[in-house]
Order: sequence, then structure tokens, then C-alpha cells
Amino acid sequence: MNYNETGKRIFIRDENCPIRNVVAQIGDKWSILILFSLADGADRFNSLKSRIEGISQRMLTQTLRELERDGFVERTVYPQVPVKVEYKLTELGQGLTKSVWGLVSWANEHLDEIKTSRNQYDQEHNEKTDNQ
Amino acid sequence: MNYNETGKRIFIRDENCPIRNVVAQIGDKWSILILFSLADGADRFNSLKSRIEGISQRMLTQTLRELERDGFVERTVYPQVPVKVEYKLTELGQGLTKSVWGLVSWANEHLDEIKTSRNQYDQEHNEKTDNQ
DNA sequence: CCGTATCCCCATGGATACTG
DNA sequence: CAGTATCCATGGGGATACGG
Repeated sequence: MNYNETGKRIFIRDENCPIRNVVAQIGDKWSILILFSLADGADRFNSLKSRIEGISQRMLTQTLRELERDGFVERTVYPQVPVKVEYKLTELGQGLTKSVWGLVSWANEHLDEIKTSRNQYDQEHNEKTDNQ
Repeated sequence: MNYNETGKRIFIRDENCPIRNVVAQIGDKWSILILFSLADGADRFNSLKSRIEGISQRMLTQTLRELERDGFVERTVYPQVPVKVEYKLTELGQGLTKSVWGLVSWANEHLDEIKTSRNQYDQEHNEKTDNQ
């Protein structure tokens, strides 16, 4: 944590923010789902597609490319007919997944509290309470 | 981790995914920045606004409301003139922030590896390397 | 000081069709 | 099987002006 000349705390400005680089990357709609889907072993494109409900071919490809670019996922092509492509976590990707797991655990343990808070807030503010 | 009838691993389907509820909430553009800005003490609206570079009044208000709704942030109004509004982390919010901190640390430690991987990927794919 | 209300741009991402 | 290409709807979020 830093302080500037006025004594104000500074944190996570865009240029020098490490978390923004990573969270912006894996905070999207699909990255974490893919990471965890690969957590216990390599998998093929269409297998991932069927396991991750709701993902489109387009987004699976795109997200896998980004994860590969960041060095979290390794792509291996087996030149057979039809072609087989396997994706698996790199060591870096395993480290990330493990690190994200802490957040997942916390979310699991406190989901009820959060939902309760949401419902209460919505009631107090007279909004619809059809959240999950 | 679950398995379905075909032996395929299932994970994080929308309906029963705890992480989606939380990550979707704090994985946005500003939530984490606000959480960490409040990590070492309460702060006022305009102070937050000036400390979090680039955030608009609209998004600061909106994100604070969501964090308040989830029970991560508490809002206190001091009815003086002009009015003073303070935001601070709840215990739940402190727990979340602490849990996110693991990810932040990991990102800090491995940012160089990630950047290197990105540059290498971009070179190999003949794309512009003007990423940060 | 602390917001709300509007307008509006543009990136995300779904649907669909096509290829090696 | 594993993608790419294209079109297009939705909404996130910036800019601005105004209100208690």
C-alpha cells in the first residue's frame, strides 16, 4: 500500500496494477470455468464444450486462446484424422487455479450470508427479490 | 467435483455455481479496486473517487451499491451540511478482501511470467506487441 | 458533497453458417 | 473434430447535466 504526497492512499492505478492484469483476464464470463474444468486433467475441445454448459464455440475458442497467451493453458494438436486437440493447464495455470480456489472456497462458505444480505437489501429498497 | 452419468466431470453449471455468484459480482471493472481502497479504513465518497483513478461518479455509486447489497460494504450518512457519507468494509467484506488478497499476491509474483508468455505468444502469432 | 437522470458509444458475446 | 467468419442484440460504462 502506497501513499502519495498528500498522505492519501494510492492503490491499483491502471498503469501499475498487477491484479488488474490478471483479474481483467480471468474475471470474464468463462475463463475460471475453463480453468477449473481442466483442473484435474487435460481435455479436448468438444469435451470442454459439452462440459461447460452454455458456452458457445466462439467463446470457448477465444477464451482458450487468451489463457494460452497468458501461459495458463497449453494446446497440443494430434495430427490424426479427424484432428484431435488437447488442452491442459501449465504449471503457471495450476498455480493460478489453486490461488483462485481460495476465493472459490470462501464464496462457498459465505454464499448464504451474501444471499441473505441481498434479499434484505432488496426488501428495504422495494425492489424485486427474484435474485437467485 | 462431480461426475455425471457418462463419467464426464461436471463443474460450475450456472444454477449451482457458488463462484459465479461472487466472481460475477466482484469480477467487474471496479469492485476489487473499491474493496482494497477500503481495506485499511473507512473513506468518503469523493475521497474514493479521487483515489481510484478513472472511475466515474456513476460507476462509483453503482458499484458501491452492489457491494452494499451483498453485505461487503456499509454505508453511513452523517446528516451535516454538506452531507458526509462514509463507506467501510463489513466483516464479510474484510473476509472477502482477505480472500482476494491471495489472488493479488499470486498475480504480483507471477506477473513477469505472464507478460513474457504474452509477448512470446504475440511474436509467434505476428501480432502487435503493444500490450503492457 | 453526494449523488440521480439521460444520452449514447462500443465491446462482449450469442447464433448461425461455413472450412480443413 | 476443431475451429473461423459474420452478423447483430444487449448492456456495461463514460460524459454530461441537473437535484437535495
